[in-house]
Amino acid sequence: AAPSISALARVFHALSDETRLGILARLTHGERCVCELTDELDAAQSRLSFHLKVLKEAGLVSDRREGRWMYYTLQQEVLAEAGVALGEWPQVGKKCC
Amino acid sequence: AAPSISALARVFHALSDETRLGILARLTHGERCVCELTDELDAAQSRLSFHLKVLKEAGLVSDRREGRWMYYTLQQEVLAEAGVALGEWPQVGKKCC
DNA sequence: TCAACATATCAACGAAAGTTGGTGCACAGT
DNA sequence: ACTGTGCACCAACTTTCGTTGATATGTTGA
Repeated sequence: AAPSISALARVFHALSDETRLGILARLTHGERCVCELTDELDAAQSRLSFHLKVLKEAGLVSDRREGRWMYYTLQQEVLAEAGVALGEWPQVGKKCC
Repeated sequence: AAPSISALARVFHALSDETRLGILARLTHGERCVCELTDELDAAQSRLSFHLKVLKEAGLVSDRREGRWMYYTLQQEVLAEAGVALGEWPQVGKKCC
């Protein structure tokens, strides 16, 4: 299903911050817990927690609890879907107005 | 040339607003002047001027003066480039960290 | 049960983004 | 020249975003 305009806006907003793009780049190597990300990105825990929430609400990552750790995983399909929407933008535009 | 992380963040920020997505959708039908967009989107002129500036600075539109009108044109390649970056995100991630 | 740890969440703040109404500039038609 | 129009830009304001430090929740291991 093609994403709605407002869903697209939410995804792009999630992608509009360098910290979040950094997180998504790390997640291409596979699942990461928050503590690994704080190390790799040298960022405060509450700060990452905030950004991970934004990414999660946009559907770009999913999380999984394992013991005391929360593991975050990239949702590639959502990322790809947004990419396709850009590639097919002329059709998107014609459809919606 | 593949866009940098910060250039991507800037493009995605430009794409993160529904008003701007609306503008870009209209521009798929071809060049538009500001006054046509104010009609079609029912938005104040200064508001559109603001958003068009954001889009222009991100490289997503170009403008052209003709008499008293400013015509804005969609820059599809920039849009498509951002889309490709999302499709190839795994590579982007591996490259940058 | 207690201490240590991983994480989420909250409150407070500053910074950035978006909106609105107004002003000014450039061009067109008279 | 004068007037009207299309637009950019500015100032003031409101809203949203991102950061930080503190506190709360849940989990593990002693």
